Amino acid sequence: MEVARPAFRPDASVTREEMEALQRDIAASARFEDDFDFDARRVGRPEGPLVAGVDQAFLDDRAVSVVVVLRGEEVVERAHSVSPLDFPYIPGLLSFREGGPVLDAFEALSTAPDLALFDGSGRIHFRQAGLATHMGVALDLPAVGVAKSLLCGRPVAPTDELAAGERVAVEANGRVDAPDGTVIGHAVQTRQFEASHRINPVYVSPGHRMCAETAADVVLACRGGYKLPEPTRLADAYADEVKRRVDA
DNA sequence: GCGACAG
DNA sequence: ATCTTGTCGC
Repeated sequence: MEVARPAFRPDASVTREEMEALQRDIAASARFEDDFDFDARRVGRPEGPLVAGVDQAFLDDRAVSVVVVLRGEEVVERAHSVSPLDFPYIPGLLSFREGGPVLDAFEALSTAPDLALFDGSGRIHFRQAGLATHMGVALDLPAVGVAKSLLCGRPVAPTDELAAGERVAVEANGRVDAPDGTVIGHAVQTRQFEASHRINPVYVSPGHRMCAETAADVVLACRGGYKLPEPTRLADAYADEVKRRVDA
């Protein structure tokens, strides 16, 4: 598929101030409300929408970015890109390191997914423009961020002791460029009890064309028995596979 | 100055 | 993210 808004393709050669300014523009272009044609209640079902999972693996100074497209449990297509990394990991600027390779992988995809799940944050971000937001807006695709740890914001209640399927809202705090109390995502318990020890929740936030509640619903609908929802879990495994293939 | 910090 | 075997516990 193609990049709908090339002007938003991450450019790692600009100054940090320009990167942050672009993120504010992206956040202003992002829609954190449901805006799609498919039936969200059918995500994960055999005849449901096409869901893409995105993840990266790293090899020396190169990034391996992959996209795995699923319809229910079935893998419809997989695509990847391998590219040199020119920018370091800086909390808050992740999309300027991984965004280019991600878009390259999407451009190698012949299928047009209905929505995509990214490994990282969406609206749970200092300027409400995490990787999922940046990619969602650039591709003009409904996007969801699925992070394994919390970048910013504050859960409104304790997030330990959640039962599988439960969620706790994450609100904006002083570190987020949004009014305090704005719900920017949720801590979502996709699975609980890995042989008697607790499993941490994943932090789900809308990236584009979706509200926080629906984003959490979608992640729960994509559960496959592991902590990570199937799209990103399979993307993670595929990225490792491609990485080892490229390494040799 | 101090603390916080996706992958 | 990545470097990495065996090992503790259910």
